[in-house]
Amino acid sequence: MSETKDKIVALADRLVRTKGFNAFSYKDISGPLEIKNAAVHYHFPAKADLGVEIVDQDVAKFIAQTNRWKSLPEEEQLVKLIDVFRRHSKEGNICLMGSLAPDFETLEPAMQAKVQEMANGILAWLSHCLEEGRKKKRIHFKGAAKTRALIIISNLQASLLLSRVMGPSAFRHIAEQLLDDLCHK
Amino acid sequence: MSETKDKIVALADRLVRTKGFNAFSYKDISGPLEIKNAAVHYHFPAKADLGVEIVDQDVAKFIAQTNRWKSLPEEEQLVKLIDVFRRHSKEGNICLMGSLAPDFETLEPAMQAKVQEMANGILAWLSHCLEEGRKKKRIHFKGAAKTRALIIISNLQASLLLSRVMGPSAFRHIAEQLLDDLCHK
DNA sequence: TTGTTTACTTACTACTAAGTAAGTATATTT
DNA sequence: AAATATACTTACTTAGTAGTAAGTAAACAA
Repeated sequence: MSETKDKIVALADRLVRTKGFNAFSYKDISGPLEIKNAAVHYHFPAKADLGVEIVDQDVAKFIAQTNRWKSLPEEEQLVKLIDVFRRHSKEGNICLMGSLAPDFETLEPAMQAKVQEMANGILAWLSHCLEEGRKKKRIHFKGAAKTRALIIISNLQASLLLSRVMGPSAFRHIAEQLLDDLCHK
Repeated sequence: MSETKDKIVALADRLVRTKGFNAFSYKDISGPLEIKNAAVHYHFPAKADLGVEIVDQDVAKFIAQTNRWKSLPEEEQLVKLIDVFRRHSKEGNICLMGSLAPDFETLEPAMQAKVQEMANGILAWLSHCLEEGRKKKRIHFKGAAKTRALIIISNLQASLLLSRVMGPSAFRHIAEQLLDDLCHK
């Protein structure tokens, strides 16, 4: 991928997380990168093409990260996951899911499919992590692993949203209590 | 308030929840209501005025509802709160907070303040409900009531978002497990 | 050397957005 | 009956938006 194309995706990723997919325009990209509007269209003919690329790169990054954690004990993998969200919180970013889900119905089918793919991927990984952790008595929770995974993901996602409105302490409190609930039965 | 003004706010409320505040336009209102664009501007000169009214009405509705629940046992008040979200889930709506939080930084200061007011109001009510419920040994949880309230709100909010992407079962599973966690220790 | 591809720019189109100024019909007040 | 307020419409401006057609400079390939 060319240097410019990389820069476009990186900036667009940040714009999606800070302003929302429908709220940023190609001008928000061409301006700071000091290229013309048409140059963005050269790399990504339609905005949905850019959106798909953003989600694809995010999914790829998630898979790469979780693969690196594979040999860690499950509760530490959980801490790593929360750390990813903590970093976003510090940068004032919300997560991609939290940004794209509200606008879901306004997205093109190709993007909708990508977002669903991302959601199912994260859910599958976390379910498996929780299940294994419970087997080894390292993680403790009631109910189905998939439901618990859903709850944790929704907590992390919404905590970034709430931090926007209520300040960064919202994320800290939620993250701390979440780990306490799961690890110190 | 005039009939038209009421209709505008009701439709705009639905549009915020389905498309997002920045993604709907005055045309989405004037079209279905069969009035002109300028008629909407007559009632709400700027879009932020309409946004403030939507949040105000939602806050008023929340206060009215919680007041009606006052004499109920705390765990039943909790069920009522979850039922409000369940109704939204069934109508394909997300909650106002879930819709406005991602766009928070693009909102006018007056609207930002209203959204913060709403968030703090809901948090205060739920904290108090949990605290009282714990005192009476009707609700069981670890940690500070305010943190637990934050977790529950973030769960309900995000469960509506996730339901968009993953289907309505996401909400059902989360709501069920949430109540089980709190009420059947 | 000529042709082709890459990575753009210039200069536009078509459309949509929020917002406004001025006019009008109807109801209400004085 | 005259003045005023209410609830609009007509017709418009300004400022974006995504997207495109055609041209260009530089690198690369045959």
